[in-house]
Amino acid sequence: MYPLKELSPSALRIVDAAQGLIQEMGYNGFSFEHISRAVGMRKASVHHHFASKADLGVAVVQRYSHQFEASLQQIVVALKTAPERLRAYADLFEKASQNSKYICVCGMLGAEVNSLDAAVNSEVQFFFQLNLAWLGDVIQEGLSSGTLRSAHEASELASSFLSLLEGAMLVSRSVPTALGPRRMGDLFLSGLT
Amino acid sequence: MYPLKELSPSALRIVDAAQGLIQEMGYNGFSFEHISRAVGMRKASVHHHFASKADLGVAVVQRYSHQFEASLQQIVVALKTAPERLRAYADLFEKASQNSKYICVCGMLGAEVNSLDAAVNSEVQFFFQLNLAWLGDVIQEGLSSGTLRSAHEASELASSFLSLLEGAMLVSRSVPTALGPRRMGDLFLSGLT
DNA sequence: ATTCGTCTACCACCTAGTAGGTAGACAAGC
DNA sequence: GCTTGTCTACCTACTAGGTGGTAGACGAAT
Repeated sequence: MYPLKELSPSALRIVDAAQGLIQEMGYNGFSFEHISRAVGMRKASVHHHFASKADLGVAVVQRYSHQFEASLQQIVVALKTAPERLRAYADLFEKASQNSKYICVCGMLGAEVNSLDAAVNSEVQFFFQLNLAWLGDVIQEGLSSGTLRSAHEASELASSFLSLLEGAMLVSRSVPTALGPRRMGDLFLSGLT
Repeated sequence: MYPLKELSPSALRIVDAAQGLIQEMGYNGFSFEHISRAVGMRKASVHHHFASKADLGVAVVQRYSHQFEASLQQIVVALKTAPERLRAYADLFEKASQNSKYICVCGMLGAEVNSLDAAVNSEVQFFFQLNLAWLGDVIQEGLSSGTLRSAHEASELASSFLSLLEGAMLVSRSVPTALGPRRMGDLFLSGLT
C-alpha cells in the first residue's frame, strides 16, 4: 500500500502528466498515447517506466497521498486551533482543483472505482482513510478543547467535511455558480464555532 | 435541453442498461458492446435506437432529470415542512445509490465533464441547476417560516447540501465505513433546526 | 408497399501491451 | 587505451482486441 519508490526525472514527468490527465479526464479518459504526447516520449518508452496502466495509476495516487500527508503534517505544525486547521485543509482542495479545472485525484478515481484495477482502488481507499483519520483527530481535539462545538461524533463530522469538499469540486465543475471548496469549508465551520 | 421524446420498449431497456452502466462504471467505462450484452441485442440494433453514444447519454440524463423532477414535486405535495422535505430529498440519493453500488448519474458525469460531449454536459448542468433551484426554494421557505435557522443564504445552503450528498455517494463507495447520503442529510439538518 | 426492428458483416481508429533493436553511460579486466 | 559486458532510456514496428459507427439484407407488421 505504501512503499513509494523514488522516481527518475522522466518517470516524474510521466506521473505529473498522468495526474493532470486523471484530474481532468479521469482514469478511463486518458491513454498512454496522451501521456506520450504530453511528455514528448514514445508510448513504448512510457511503458518502460510503468509496465501497465495500473502501475502508473498506483504511482500517481501514492505520490498524491504522500504529498497530501506532508501538507497535513505541516498544517498541524503551523496552525494551533481546529478551525484554522480545517480552513487550511479546505484550501488544500481549493488549490488542487485550480479554478475548478481539475478535481481531486481520488475524487475522480473514487467515482470510477468499479472499472479500476484492485491495486489502484486500495490506494484510493488509503487516501480517503488517511484524510478521515486526520480530520477525525483534528475535530476531536477541537471538540475537547472547546474551539469546536457539536452534538455529533468527530468521525461523523470528519466524514461529512470530506464529502462536502469532494462534492463541491464535482458540482462546481458543472455549475460555475456553485460554491468551491474554500467557501464550502467556511460555511461548514461557521456551523461548528 | 428538455424535449424528452417518448421511448419504445427496446429503447427503454437500452436507456435502463446505459443508466446502470453509467452509475456503475462511468460514461467512459461502458461501450455499445456492454449495452448490447445487457439487453440481448446486437450492437447495430442499439445504434438503430441511438445513433451515437452522445445521443444515448443525453437520453439517460434527460430521463433521470425528469424522474427526479417528478420526485421533487411529489415531495413538496406530500411533506409540508422544510426539514421533512430535505430529509426526503436525501433519501432520493440514498435510493439512487443502492447500498453504494451506484452513484448519482450526474455525480458521475460531473466528474467526467471534460471528456464528454457538449450535449451531454448541458443536460448534466440542467440537472444540477434543477436541484439547486428546488433546494434553494425549500430552504428559503424554511428560513422564512422558521422551521430552519441559519445565518447563511438559502442558495449557499442549497449548494452545500447538494455537494454533501454527491460527495457522500462518492466517498462511501471507496470507504464502506463513511456515511451514506441519508445519514449525511440528518447530520446536515441537525445543524439547521 | 412501406416502415420498423433486428440482424450479419464490416470499417477505421484507438487501446494496452510486446518484440526487438539502438545509442550511450559506466564499469571491470587486460 | 582499449575492449567487454551490463544497464538504462529510448526507439520503430507490431499485435490482439475493443471502440464508435455504417451498409445492407431479412422478416414481420401496418
